[in-house]
Amino acid sequence: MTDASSAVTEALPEAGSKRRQIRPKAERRQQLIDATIRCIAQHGLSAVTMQMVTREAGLSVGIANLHFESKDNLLKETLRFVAEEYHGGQIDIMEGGDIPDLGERLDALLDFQLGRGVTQRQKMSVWFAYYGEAGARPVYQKIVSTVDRLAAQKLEALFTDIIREGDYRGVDARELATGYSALIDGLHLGLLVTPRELSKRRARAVAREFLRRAFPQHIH
Amino acid sequence: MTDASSAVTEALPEAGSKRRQIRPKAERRQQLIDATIRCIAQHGLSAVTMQMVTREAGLSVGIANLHFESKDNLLKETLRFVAEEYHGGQIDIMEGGDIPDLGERLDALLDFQLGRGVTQRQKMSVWFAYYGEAGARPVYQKIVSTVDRLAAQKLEALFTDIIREGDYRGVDARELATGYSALIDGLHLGLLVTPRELSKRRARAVAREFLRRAFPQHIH
DNA sequence: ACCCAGAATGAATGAATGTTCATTCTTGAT
DNA sequence: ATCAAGAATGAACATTCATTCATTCTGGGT
Repeated sequence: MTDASSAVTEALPEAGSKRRQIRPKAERRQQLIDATIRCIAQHGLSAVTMQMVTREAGLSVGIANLHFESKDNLLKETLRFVAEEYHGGQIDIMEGGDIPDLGERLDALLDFQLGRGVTQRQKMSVWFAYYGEAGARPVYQKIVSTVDRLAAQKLEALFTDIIREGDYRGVDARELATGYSALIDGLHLGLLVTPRELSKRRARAVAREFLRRAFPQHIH
Repeated sequence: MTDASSAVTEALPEAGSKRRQIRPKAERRQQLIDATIRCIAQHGLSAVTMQMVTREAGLSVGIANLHFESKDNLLKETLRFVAEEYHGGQIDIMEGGDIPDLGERLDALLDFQLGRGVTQRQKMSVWFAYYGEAGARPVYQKIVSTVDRLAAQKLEALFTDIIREGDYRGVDARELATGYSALIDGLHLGLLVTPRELSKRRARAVAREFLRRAFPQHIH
């Protein structure tokens, strides 16, 4: 999934280059997915049209059906991309050979979950737009479930290690992991829907407090 | 289209009443809002059409624009109804002259938030369908914010009372209220999107554990 | 220099949807 | 019994959107 290409920065959004460009399939797909994300964030999932997406991508309408077979499929693949990006980032941190100290690893996780990258309105909007439809669309449920389950397992494993290391009593790793995940989701929701009431700073403080209450020796 | 409308008028408890009924405006409005809720839950917000809603309500297409001026307005009023129903229920419990004991009041609140009434897929689906669009629609943000703020204040007040009664140290009522609200939202999300991974029973256990950690004397 | 596989285009198409409004029907008052 | 107010209907209309496909164009291979 890691296409480290796209080093070509020749095409500026500036006008002038009306010339038709031919690029590999993978690159066009990513270009369209990125445009879809921006459109969902700005107009809402239910208002997104193919014309809107392709125009945002600077391409013609026909190309969407060339690389994705349908609008439904484009939306599905966009969800898959966002889900894998988010959960993949989490999992990388939790497996974290980079960070041997468990407390610091927790901190890094929190930074990722409530830091710049994720809490940008764009990504949050997309995330919850799909959640909103998930109740009626089993396909979305399945995509999210798949990546979600793996992340939940990693989180539980990390909590188990921390509990062992700190010799914490009366704490169930699994239950705590469920609670922490739900808390993070809820904070994202708050940041999205009532940004006036909940600042990013306060969201982090709340999550941090949750962890400190459970693992006082590891979070200070 | 379906031309079999002559004999069978299903869907309504009153069988065989093909006869046109005239009812007061308020009643028709509620009827349409209820139908909208069912449609959103079953098909997703982005798939809801006026024909779908009016058919679900057992009425004609024209009536929606008679009582609500547009589809947009119907959806807006539906959100307002669901939001007020949910937050209103919470607030009633939290103000709770009915329940003098603060611990029991907490229990009642948790029962309401994760009990039958709210966690039914129907209501949850509607709730998050709007959340998903809220990022792009300030109108939705405003409706939710308004009721949300009041509920948050009541929750903070309840927590403040509990903290005073239990003489708990190092606990900030406001921060804890934010955390608890976010946790409940996140659990709702989990119940909706990954029902396989999160049972209703476990969701309640997780929320209860959160409260117990904060107010050990009040929750047992 | 030439060629052609296939990438890219966008006008055309048909289906679906929100909204309108002329007409029909119900009900309560007279 | 009669009537008017206004609730209810649904065919018609205009618009929008996803999808198609005949055509154009590009760039790497020869």
